Amino acid sequence: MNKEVNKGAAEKESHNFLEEIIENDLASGKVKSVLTRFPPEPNGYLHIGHAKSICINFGLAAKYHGKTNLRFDDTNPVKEDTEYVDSIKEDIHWLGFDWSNEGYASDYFDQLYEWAEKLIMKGYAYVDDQTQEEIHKGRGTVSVPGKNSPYRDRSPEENLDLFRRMKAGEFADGEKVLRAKIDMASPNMLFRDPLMYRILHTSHHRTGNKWCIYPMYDFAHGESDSIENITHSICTKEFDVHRPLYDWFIDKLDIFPSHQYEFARLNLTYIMMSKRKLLDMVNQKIVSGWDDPRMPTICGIRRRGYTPESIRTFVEKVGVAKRENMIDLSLLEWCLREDLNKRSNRYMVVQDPLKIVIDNYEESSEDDIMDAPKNQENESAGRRSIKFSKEIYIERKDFQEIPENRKFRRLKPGGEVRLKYSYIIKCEDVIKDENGKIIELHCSYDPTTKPGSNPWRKCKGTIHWVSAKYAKTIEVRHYDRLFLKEDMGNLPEGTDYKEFLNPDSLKINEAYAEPNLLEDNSGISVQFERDGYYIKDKDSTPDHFVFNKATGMKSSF
RNA sequence: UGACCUAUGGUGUAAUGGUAGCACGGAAGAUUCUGGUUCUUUAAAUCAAGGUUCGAUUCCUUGUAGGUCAACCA
Repeated sequence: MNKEVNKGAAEKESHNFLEEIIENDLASGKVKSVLTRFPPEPNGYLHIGHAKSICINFGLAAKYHGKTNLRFDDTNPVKEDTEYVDSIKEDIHWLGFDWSNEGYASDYFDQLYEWAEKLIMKGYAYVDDQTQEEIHKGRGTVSVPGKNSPYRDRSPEENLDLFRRMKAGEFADGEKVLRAKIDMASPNMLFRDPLMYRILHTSHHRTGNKWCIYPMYDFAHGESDSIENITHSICTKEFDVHRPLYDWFIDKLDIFPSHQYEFARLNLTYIMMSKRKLLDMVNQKIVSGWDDPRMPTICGIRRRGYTPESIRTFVEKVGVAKRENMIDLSLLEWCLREDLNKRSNRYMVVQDPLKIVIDNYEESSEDDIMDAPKNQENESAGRRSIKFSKEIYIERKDFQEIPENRKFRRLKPGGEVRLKYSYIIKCEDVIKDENGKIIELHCSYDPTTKPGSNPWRKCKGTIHWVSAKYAKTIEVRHYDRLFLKEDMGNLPEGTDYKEFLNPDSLKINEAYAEPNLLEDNSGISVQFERDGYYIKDKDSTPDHFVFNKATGMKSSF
């Protein structure tokens, strides 16, 4: 009992800073329950970086028995589309989360508009007639204070009239904007009279042509949080300079005090996670689409064979903090293997075949049938039968005429090796063509070594194989890395990302598979024994099976 | 150069004033009908300098390094 207590003390739970904040808020009574939100803009597909945000927002709320809203930040109609709304919902569900309320910033346009008028009347907002360029120049720089707009001191009545006429469509795009009246000399650039509304005569994917003025992020986000009574608005660190403004609007409007907290976004070696660049890839047809298995999108890695469990584990392992990070891709791959090890069925596939003729094996219409588990670590996965025959294929690299070192334990001239789930064979002869290339091996087999026979004879090497007679041909697609050829993370601004793409990111080859593989309906990645994890691609047809490589084994040889 | 954020093994992340822990990656070994899995062992870290303190990864000051912000994007 004492030991139990000690054990419990030793395994003290480690908290990230967000958990600490929430626990304090709950303990102090600042909030009664937790309500978070995931606020994507429907202008692209979700990627692995968003997965972190999703797991944090939904996971944190769930941990403290709270709820999470899904809210689409759809305040810019020129970029947004319903196609993205649907894909985002699908991806969140696939990751294993569900929201308690589905909302849209556009649902709140009326309320937002009303609040804008309120700020105008209180003297906190004004209509500016300056051009985009004038506004930009007037803002100053990080070291030079900005200058007040000549329109800054219009009366609330005049501003209200102008703003109503903006709404009524009396002005063209860019002719006028509504700005918050704060401080053009503020050291925080966001406080130099930020824009609240701009004129956009563009149809919106949900509100259609009802509006021709649309709120900016800063005026929509905190207010939307407040409307929904979000208690913890958790976002990435780029927004930390926005927080004072987030608070300013809430304060001036005197509405529900949502609070924003920031964490560092996910960076992964070899992976590019800029939505804009990913969109370029799709538009320029450098990839087949958002779900191309090389893409770091949720749908891309799903098609690649990643499981939602592995991604959730990954986010958990990565942790939450505010410092910049660059996670090694090997951690993601470890999370995948960890999950797949337990649940993937195993099949033998030979990708670079070397033919073997078993000289002393009698060819007959009734070949030997070998019994094998689908997954040695999980008997409930069931079993499979594998037919043996006189001619088989093995992996070319599983034979070495002159072993490279003493540790080599696969096939060599005169040596023995066990065929997985089958007989021990001995290499008797090596046949080469006129160039010296090995074209086939002649072997003998030991009939007493059939699995199940007694006694069991051990053999230090075991290799996989397929029967030449029964094997099926499949297409195998290898993606060495998800995307970049170098450890670039997010590429610097202005670089041509195409130069950095891994030219070998996609290799296709034919392979021989045991027939059972084609009948596997587990729907999750399958292990090609000794090689890695693969999943059947949607491009497969009844007579042409395509497999994508999810990830390799821990080490290959 | 202004404001804000950050700094712990190779990479992440704990320790909030009291033994620097965990994971991935690395190395070594055991088990194994997958050179996988599993198990064991192991090397490796507090940005720097001051200060407060009996005691500092933790608090303060200064510096250094990195990140974010000057879109009618979010």
